Amino acid sequence: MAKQLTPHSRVEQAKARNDAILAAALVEFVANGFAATRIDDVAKRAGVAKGTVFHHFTDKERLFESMARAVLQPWVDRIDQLVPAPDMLIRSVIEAFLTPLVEEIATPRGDVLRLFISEGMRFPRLADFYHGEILSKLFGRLRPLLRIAAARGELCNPGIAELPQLIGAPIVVGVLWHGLFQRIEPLDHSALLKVQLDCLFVGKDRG
Amino acid sequence: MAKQLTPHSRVEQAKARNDAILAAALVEFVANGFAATRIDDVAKRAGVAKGTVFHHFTDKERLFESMARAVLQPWVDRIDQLVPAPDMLIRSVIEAFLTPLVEEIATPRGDVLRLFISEGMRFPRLADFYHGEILSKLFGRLRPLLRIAAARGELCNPGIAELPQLIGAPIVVGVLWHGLFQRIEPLDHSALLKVQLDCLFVGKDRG
Amino acid sequence: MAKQLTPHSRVEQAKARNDAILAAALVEFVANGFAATRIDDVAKRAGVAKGTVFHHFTDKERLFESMARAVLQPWVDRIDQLVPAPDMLIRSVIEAFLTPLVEEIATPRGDVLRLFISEGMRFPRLADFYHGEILSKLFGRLRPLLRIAAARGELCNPGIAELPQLIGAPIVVGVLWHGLFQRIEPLDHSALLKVQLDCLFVGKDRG
Amino acid sequence: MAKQLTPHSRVEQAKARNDAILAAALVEFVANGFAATRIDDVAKRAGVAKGTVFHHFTDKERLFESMARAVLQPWVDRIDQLVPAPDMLIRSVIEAFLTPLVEEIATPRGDVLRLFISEGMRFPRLADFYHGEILSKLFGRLRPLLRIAAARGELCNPGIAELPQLIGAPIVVGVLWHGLFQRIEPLDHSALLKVQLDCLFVGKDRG
DNA sequence: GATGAATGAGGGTTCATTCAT
DNA sequence: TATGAATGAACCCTCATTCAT
Repeated sequence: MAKQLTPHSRVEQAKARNDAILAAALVEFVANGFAATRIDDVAKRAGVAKGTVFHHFTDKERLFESMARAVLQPWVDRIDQLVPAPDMLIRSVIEAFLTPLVEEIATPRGDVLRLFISEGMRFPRLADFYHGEILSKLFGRLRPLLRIAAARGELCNPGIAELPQLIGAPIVVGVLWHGLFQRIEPLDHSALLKVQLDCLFVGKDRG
Repeated sequence: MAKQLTPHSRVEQAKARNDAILAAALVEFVANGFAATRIDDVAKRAGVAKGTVFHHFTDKERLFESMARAVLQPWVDRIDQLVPAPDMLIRSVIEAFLTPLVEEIATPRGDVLRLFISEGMRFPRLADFYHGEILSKLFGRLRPLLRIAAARGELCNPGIAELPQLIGAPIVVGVLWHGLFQRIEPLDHSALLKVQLDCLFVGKDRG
Repeated sequence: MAKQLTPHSRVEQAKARNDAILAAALVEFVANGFAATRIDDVAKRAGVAKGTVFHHFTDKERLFESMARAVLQPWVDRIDQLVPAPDMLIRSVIEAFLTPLVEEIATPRGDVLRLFISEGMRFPRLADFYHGEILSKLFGRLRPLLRIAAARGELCNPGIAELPQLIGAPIVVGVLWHGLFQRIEPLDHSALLKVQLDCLFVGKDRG
Repeated sequence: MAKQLTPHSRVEQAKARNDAILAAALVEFVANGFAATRIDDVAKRAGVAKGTVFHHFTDKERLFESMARAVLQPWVDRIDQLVPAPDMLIRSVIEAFLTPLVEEIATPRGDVLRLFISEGMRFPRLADFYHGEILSKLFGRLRPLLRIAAARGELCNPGIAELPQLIGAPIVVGVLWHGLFQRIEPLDHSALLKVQLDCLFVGKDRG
């Protein structure tokens, strides 16, 4: 009865807290890295007590991984957009997929990607998840696309079809450059993507 | 004469210890990252007392940076080999430079590179050094080479000349892939380099 | 009901621990001085873990200052007794105030005073507190008293009214002497106080 | 022969170094106190190597004590000036002795005195020396003087003759006040001395 | 479940002291 | 005797984790 008066049920409250903790963890981990992030700060930012964090997540590592999964989920969903359209150049499909990513390099999303690159080496399980849930799915979509492109003669080099890493290279390079050197020597991420795609795919005049 | 009998003078011993500490630091930092590396372990590995580490390096950060500089020096030296040869394709000059790097991806040198990528974000001074001593020199050599290549019509796209990052992309992507996913899905680093160069430079038949 | 059964609530326990730490800190700081006191020993004496000390006090300095304030508080309260009584000689009022202090020179309270004199120079904030909370209040009471005494002709020299330090001098000298030389050459603190007051105030026969 | 060319013999050099170390120690100990003073800084200030300090003084405590003795020596010598002059008031003799001390309260000499008061409690041997070499000699001179004064009727109270601490009180109080509170509430040290002497000795008109 | 006081192992850093040169 | 590199015990402080309320 009293429960009706509260806008959220207990489960809903728990879910809300869980999300708040994950969101706070994201900010703190991005800002400080795994080792330098204090659970205390995450709790404070989430507006809960320190102990509550441990009620929701076994330990610091699990919190990190849970946060990672939560953050990466939207990207997983976007991968499904990568489908060949009969009337489109494969390059255009891919470019349409990558362009928003490039624009996010300088946003918090880019920070997250940098974080995973930085910490991934020390979190095999995170790398597993990252590979299993993102890359293998992404490459599972890319490879057929690239094979079609190869068949259509859109590729400069047939080897590209088996090396989808080359498609993502401008994103990876851009993300790292931004994190390490942007303040010293800015890089035009869009140009980087465009030139790379120009090189991987044959020009329009040839197509 | 007595001095001849002792293999090392005091300063030489100090230098030797300094090197031992740097070498030990390299191993430990690569294995554990900055935060999780204990000075105690570095000291033990170097065969000195903990205090000795602080006698040689102000604090943990300085030790890390000194180690970084020491390790990167050989690479700095190698950059000078990047000179155009009148009778060689620019691609060949660049490929000759990059191929050894690719082969080092799976060696301790690669570990170091991964370490710098991981920790560089939290060590602006390290990034400064890395950019100032390595990248700006490397790009300072690459850009003229690429402009020559552009003039000779060796480039697929003239924009490459202003984006030397695309030349290094296979190394960067390879290093990261190795650190994150090699055990899950191996990547043929040589092929990655070859295909990328095939795409950036026009084929022989065209040249 | 259950709450009634437990003698201490959580906050009460925390308060009790806080007090225990302050009491332990007092003993240790008095015995060893600031620099030579180990937080570990304070914790042990207080019956808590080392971390608990830092849970209650930011750092060693704050612990010292908090202890100082806690210990000095009773003295602050006593100052209010320093009020003129119409039918009493000012000297008697002051003597009644100082005599208990003299008797405490050889007790832990005296140790604390010695400690503050020793460490005050290196703790400006402690000196500030000591001056602001104790001396300025004490002198604020003493000066009117002494002016009344001057008006009544009780003072040997009117200048005393503006130098209340002379009233406290026997205490200060006694405290220092006790700490430094008592074992070598004992000093009769009561006599010191009496003779000083005899000299500052005119004799009864004269009054 | 070559020795003739050097201006100082070996012993003289050693003496010079010894003095340099003592002088440096004085400055550092006064500035930082015993615990916070680093032998390294003393050595640097003295222009010698750290090891040299330990060649001249067994350990840090001995260095402190040696410095103390060296610094106090001039004061010991001054005590001999305290002799009764037939045609002078005892008060004048004493005042002539104390006035220069009062004027030194705000000088490095005063810092030294403060240092000894601060650290004396933790250095029984220093207190011993201070008492044996300074105070007992000083009081040995003062007491006869005061007895003469008592016999001459110069004293307000015969008890003063057995409490020479009251003579020194303005100095002690002044030194402490300066160290602890001068910046908060300045004290007129000369006035303090004058009023105290005015109170201890009978006025001129009576004498 | 939520809380936050308590824990205590851990690690960076300091510095008096030693000793080979 | 002078040097200063090396030592290592000591100690402050951090912070993930626990658990009584």
